[in-house]
Amino acid sequence: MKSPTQTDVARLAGVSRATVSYVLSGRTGGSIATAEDTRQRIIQAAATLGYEPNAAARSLRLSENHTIGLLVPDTGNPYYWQLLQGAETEAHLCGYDILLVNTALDPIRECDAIRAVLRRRVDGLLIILAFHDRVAEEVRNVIGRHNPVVLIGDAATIDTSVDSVRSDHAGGSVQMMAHLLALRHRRIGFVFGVAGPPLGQERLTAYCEALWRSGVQDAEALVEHCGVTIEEGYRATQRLLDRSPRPTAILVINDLLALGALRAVDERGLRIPQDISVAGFDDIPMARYVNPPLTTVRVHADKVGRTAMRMCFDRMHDPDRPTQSVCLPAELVLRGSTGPAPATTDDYGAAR
Amino acid sequence: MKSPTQTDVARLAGVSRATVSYVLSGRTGGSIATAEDTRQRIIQAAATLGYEPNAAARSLRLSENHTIGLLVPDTGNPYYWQLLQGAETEAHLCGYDILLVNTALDPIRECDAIRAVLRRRVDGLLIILAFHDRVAEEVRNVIGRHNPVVLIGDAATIDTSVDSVRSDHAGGSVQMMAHLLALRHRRIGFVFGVAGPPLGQERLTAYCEALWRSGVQDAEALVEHCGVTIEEGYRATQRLLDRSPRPTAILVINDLLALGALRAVDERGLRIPQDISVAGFDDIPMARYVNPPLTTVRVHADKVGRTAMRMCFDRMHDPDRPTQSVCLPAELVLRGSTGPAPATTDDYGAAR
DNA sequence: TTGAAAGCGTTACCAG
DNA sequence: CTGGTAACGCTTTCAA
Repeated sequence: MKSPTQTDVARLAGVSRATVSYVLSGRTGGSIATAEDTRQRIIQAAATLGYEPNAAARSLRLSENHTIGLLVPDTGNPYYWQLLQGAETEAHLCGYDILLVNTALDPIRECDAIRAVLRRRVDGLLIILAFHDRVAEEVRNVIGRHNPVVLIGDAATIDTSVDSVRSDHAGGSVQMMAHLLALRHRRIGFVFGVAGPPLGQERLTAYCEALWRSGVQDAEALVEHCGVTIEEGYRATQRLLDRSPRPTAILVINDLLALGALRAVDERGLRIPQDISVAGFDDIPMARYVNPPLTTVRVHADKVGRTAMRMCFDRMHDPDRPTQSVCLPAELVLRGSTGPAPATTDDYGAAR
Repeated sequence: MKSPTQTDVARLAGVSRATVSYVLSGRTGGSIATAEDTRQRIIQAAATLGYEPNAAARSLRLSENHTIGLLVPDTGNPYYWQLLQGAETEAHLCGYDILLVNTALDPIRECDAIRAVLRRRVDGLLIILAFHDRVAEEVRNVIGRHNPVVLIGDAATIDTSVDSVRSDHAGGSVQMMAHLLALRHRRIGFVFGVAGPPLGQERLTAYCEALWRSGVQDAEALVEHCGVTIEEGYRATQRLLDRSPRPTAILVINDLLALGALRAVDERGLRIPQDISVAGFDDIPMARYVNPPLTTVRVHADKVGRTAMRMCFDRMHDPDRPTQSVCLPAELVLRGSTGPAPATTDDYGAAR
């Protein structure tokens, strides 16, 4: 029932606890020397007892626990799993584990989560927020006192004196809009499904500006707000399709919701891309396999995760290095879900 | 830099450490009484210092850390995220956190992961394995010595004296095959993408048996083995489509790989379900949104996760209760990706 | 009602 | 080369 301790190992091997500690943590090669046969006896004893060191005791003594905290807003979105996988592989290389805390799109849980990782005294902290305005206070509190903190995505705006990683959503959006406009789309709907108001602003701004520039008044008219699930993306798209005149293209805040959009369009009997174009953001693994394959903006979620973890380790090793603020490039990925705007008889649809 | 301790709080409030402990852990209402003003002073002091109790010290003292370990083989598959979410919500209700360990489809990492959670002395352990034959030894070692262990899925076969949860894949497969056979399919391909040999056996067996019963010789002829990614499902399906005569239906081991199958079929210019039917397992959230919506077997992954976590807590509260072994029902979900076998001129295609 | 002290399992410093 | 011993931060029993 009770786990064996170093004392048990020491007793079985007939040595003192200190010697066990030395041998088991491999310090026997360096400054401390140990007789080979005692060494073997200790290792043997540890094995027969199935001894595993107690992480809590270790952490208490060394004030480090080889754990990096990762706050994630929504484990329902593939984007975050990709990011997690990136962070995980990088952490694993350095022998660190990840304490994943799902904040489940709830500002209260975001605050709780921060306190939870604080209590655990994680060696580093990667933060992705959905409600950074309401949690900013708590986050700022963590920064400076705590071990390395890396802000990921929109959370970077909370405190610019902290390391941060984000994707160039602005640039990606500009490319995407240029693509759609070049295909002669002008009535472009936007399914804007975010958890909190400040999120996804870069994408929204780029969308509006591109429309203005191409002479569209009232660029916000075709923005349909909704939540963050596929279902809500599906519904929002339905509302967009009910508009008259109907949009010739629909841009969706991310690929997950874009799946819902594809469905809504299909159920209306419209063909993609002949009758209407659909595009998303993120390039989740499913994007190129759906029907038709989804045009999207690739943001390299895994690389975001890897980079953030790398930065965290870099700061651990050199706390005084200048603040790093990385913006990873985003690129347009053209697939089958976008095509030329259909020729129509209304005020925009000049034949191409 | 250094986190404040209870001693710091005590000093600031002008009381002893013990009093701080009493007040902060809310024991002041019961057997221990405390003056209201000292109480307030302590709470105030803790707040101004931003004190958070050290989880390691707490864990060392109480030998419990309010953490449940969860071993997951592949964070790339939505099935496991759903399961995680279920486990997470249940754990959160009881004030427990989850230590997620991704074993990344690697038997060595599965062993490492088990030792990692052992070292952390988690209060309970939920295990999903991809290589239970190669890790069985390690797992059996954990059982009995350790706090509650719940085996999920195929891992349940390792040790039947331990609580376990699994889905009725056998029953689900039988329903699925009955469905396809009723649609007059006889040349049914099976994309069998699993991490290790013993996985997915129930599904394979049900598939073969159903074919035998309906008079198909050599039921394994149309089984195409592959790995666990969408890409590999896509490739395996291509190989299946190269067969001659071509299958009239393709069953895929899970919905994720079925996405790859849909793509492969589409690229051959075949219509679903008129020319060929496709079906999967799991009913991941994307399944009803792909085009066409995917016929599948719903296994309620979230419920599996919730149930496993529930069982873990139940055993914590009553270590001597009889072993529970739950098999959750699976149900056929009919959507647009399956339809009648096309009429053909060969030996099976009788007009319907 | 509050304080002093022991102990949880480690590691690391100093003597032997 | 090995063995005591203090300290990490917390809870809890026992005295005051």
